[in-house]
Amino acid sequence: MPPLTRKQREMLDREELILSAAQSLLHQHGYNHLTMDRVAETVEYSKGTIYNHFASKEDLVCSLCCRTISNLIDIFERAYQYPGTTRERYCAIGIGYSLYHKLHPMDTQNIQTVRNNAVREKVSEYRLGEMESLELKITHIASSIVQEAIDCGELDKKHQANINTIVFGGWSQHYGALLLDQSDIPLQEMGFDPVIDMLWQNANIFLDGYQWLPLSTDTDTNRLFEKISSALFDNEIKLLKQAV
Amino acid sequence: MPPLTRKQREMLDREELILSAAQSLLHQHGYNHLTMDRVAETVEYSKGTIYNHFASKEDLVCSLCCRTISNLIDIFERAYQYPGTTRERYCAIGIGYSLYHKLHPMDTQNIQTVRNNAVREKVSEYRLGEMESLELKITHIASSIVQEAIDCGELDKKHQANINTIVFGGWSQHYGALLLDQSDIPLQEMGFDPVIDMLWQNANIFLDGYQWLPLSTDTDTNRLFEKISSALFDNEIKLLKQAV
DNA sequence: GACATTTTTTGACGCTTCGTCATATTATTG
DNA sequence: CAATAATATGACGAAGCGTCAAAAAATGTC
Repeated sequence: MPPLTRKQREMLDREELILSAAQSLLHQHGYNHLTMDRVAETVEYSKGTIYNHFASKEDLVCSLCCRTISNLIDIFERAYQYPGTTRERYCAIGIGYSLYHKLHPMDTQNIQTVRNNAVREKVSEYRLGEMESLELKITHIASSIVQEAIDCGELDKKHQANINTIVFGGWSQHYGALLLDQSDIPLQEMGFDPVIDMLWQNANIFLDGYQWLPLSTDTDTNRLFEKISSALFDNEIKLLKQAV
Repeated sequence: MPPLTRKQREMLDREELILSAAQSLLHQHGYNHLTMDRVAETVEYSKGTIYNHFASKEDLVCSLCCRTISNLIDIFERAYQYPGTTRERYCAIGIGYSLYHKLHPMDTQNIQTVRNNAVREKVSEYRLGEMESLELKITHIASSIVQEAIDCGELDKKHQANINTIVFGGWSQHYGALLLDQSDIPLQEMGFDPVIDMLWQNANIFLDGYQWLPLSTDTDTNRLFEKISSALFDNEIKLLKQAV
């Protein structure tokens, strides 16, 4: 790993500056109101310079998504390290995901936006590759825990061939729920409880269905949620409370 | 219900024409390549006339989504009528949703696109109301089956207060899975099975978790899938086979 | 059928935003 | 300090949205 030249460092710093500005604009005003001119104005560089860093508006937003996935990887890795049963560690991933979503609701939506083919075709090859490798990495953390659960007998051996199906189950469940949460559907008016609560319950029921021990019927799940979130995500919780 | 005047009929016919053209363009070239000029050219009316029907491009796409949800309501109602256990009927909803998605993969993505706030703010009030009432109607079909399951004892009474949570569980699970299926993530390369298969398994496991009888461990789920889909969605299956 | 009035259609136009590229500016080298 | 290379700039072309004054068509009246 050669040390970076001053040039390269400046380049990286500016890239960070642009990304921060874009993220801030995105959070404040949404995707449609994020314009390259506004980004340029905010960071006090010309548009051409922005385009030296990012191939298109979509490429810039995709880069923000990579950041988001990196943040989630960080969270997933913390969950992986949680000193508890495999099931608790797997649950910790979901809790982390939910809390991150509460802190940065726009990020979830952006990821889905970028996964839209129409957007994707304007993203640079390089960035798509980066995104793909991050996605691979993050699913790998989840599947590792499932594997360990099988190895230690907390999950039946017969599911060895289903590991990825189980991972996909948690993924789709959370992804769908958090996207619905972020959309403008008036869930509350329609009689639905807070999404995070429903999601937590359903995630537990789902793991019960796979007979992943210990079952939620033998657990105080409310207490478990508290325990995990305060152990791993104290910082996020604090930020959340500030925001309210 | 007064009979429609010739004018009104012409108006409705043209609206249908525009919607068909827009849907076709959308399916062929995606959201970004759908332009109002192109729609106007295709239907051989001027752009101004299109704008007499739809307040904006987003409003037009939202109208397409309402059509999609109407189609799904149709499918859900067929599932509701299925002569089987409550669990089979609830599963039938999921199967219908999956098959519809296979036939019209773009529709799933469009619904999510329209749920994006940035898009929503350009949709007419009227259309948003239409969408909301359709969404209410479709969730209602699902929750009716859950209620019947409790009433007939196939689902424990203790879940009476959780009906909407159970509905939300199925909804989010399917919504997330189908969106991931439609996105360009190379799931297969990443070692994931076909999404429809994983989804079917996970949906069953989820209901097992709620102890909704009869459990999938007492059922040949592959056969059940076949049975339901050929009984209710023969037409869709036929169309699917043609497409391949 | 001729004229007046209302309704509908049209497409040129203004505006916004993306992304480019010739030119200007700054940095580096001999 | 001049020559050259690297970088930054913002005016500009292209594309698309949505509008609106004017044109065309439909309807009503005598």
